Amino acid sequence: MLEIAILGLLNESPMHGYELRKRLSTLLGGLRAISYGSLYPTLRRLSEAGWITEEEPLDPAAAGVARSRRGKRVYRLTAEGKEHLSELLAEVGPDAFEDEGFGARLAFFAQTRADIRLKVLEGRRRRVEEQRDGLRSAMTRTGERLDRYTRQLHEHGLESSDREVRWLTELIEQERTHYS
Amino acid sequence: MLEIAILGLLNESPMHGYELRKRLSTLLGGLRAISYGSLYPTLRRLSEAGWITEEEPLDPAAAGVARSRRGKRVYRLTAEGKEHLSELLAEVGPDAFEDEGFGARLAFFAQTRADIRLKVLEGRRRRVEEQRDGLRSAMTRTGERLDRYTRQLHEHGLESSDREVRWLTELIEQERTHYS
DNA sequence: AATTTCATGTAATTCGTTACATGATTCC
DNA sequence: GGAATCATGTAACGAATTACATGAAATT
Repeated sequence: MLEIAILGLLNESPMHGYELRKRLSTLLGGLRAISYGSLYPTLRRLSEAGWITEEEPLDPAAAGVARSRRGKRVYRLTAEGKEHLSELLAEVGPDAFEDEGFGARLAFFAQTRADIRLKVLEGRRRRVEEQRDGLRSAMTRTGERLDRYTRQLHEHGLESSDREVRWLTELIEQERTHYS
Repeated sequence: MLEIAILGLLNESPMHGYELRKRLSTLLGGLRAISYGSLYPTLRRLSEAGWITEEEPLDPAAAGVARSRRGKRVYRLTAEGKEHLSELLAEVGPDAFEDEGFGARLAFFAQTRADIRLKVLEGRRRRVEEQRDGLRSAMTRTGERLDRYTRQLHEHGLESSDREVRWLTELIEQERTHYS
């Protein structure tokens, strides 16, 4: 997930890690920033895989003294990285329909093929429908025995999934009329 | 989180692991069951901590032959476990306001002190409000530059958090009028 | 008797966090 | 020149998953 998000952002423009992190936090929910302990090792890994390049911070020019390796490192997506990203975006496995995976996919929908977009939206809808139905049957099954709070929680969950299904249906229709 | 959920369920009635897992999946969302690779080690840990007891499956009675240790194991909450659970439910740290933590707290609200319930609800509301405001300012800040899909995602997120805030406000009011 | 479902468990791995530590730059 | 913020990194750990493996009970 981090991988797809990093590559997706770097596809829009080159950036250094710190900035990447800020963009990452506002990408979806807004809250919960990614930690450095996970960001930098991932950047290193992507770099070793050849999907991004990291620009070494320059030594202070003519000065002969060896300098610290620290400093801003600008990361860029390579051609292989671009290709890898489009493969990742096209992978419509089960995790593409989970909250996080779906959010990440949707955030880069503009860079995703139209047929894949449709598959992602439909898969997500199926998933949310299942959740809604599970909740609904849990409520009718257990019926009266549910305590006040659990019932409230279930009702709110039910309404939320209902709304999301309607939202997705709208998006799917728009996709179909505009890009089919 | 798993710990609080297991103890909470066992506080309602003794159960074996397999059943616990089924109850766990319907507890919140409905979907995404917990895996055995996480369930059984956790049960072992809780047992070693003295919070639950695991009933050894009986050897086939009089038969002298040593039997496999396999078979249904019924888990029960101990007195220490009950106490530990109420401490856990009373811990109103940051993770009590996240999606998962809040869901787990709410699921066992009936077993939670009224003043703690209020704190949890208010903390959750604050959290969701922050998220909503972050989303809102991200939308006005970036304004037109957002692509169609990101905007849709943000709008839906905004409406969802708005609804949740209203829901929480209602719950808080009910708490205040009924239990203050 | 065979198959499915119930039931328990372990080992390796994944994906992330927290806590720690350092250095560079900007602002007052 | 001191403080805050920007910027990068490592080590230890945590909480879960997947894949594997076994066995008991119920169903057909």
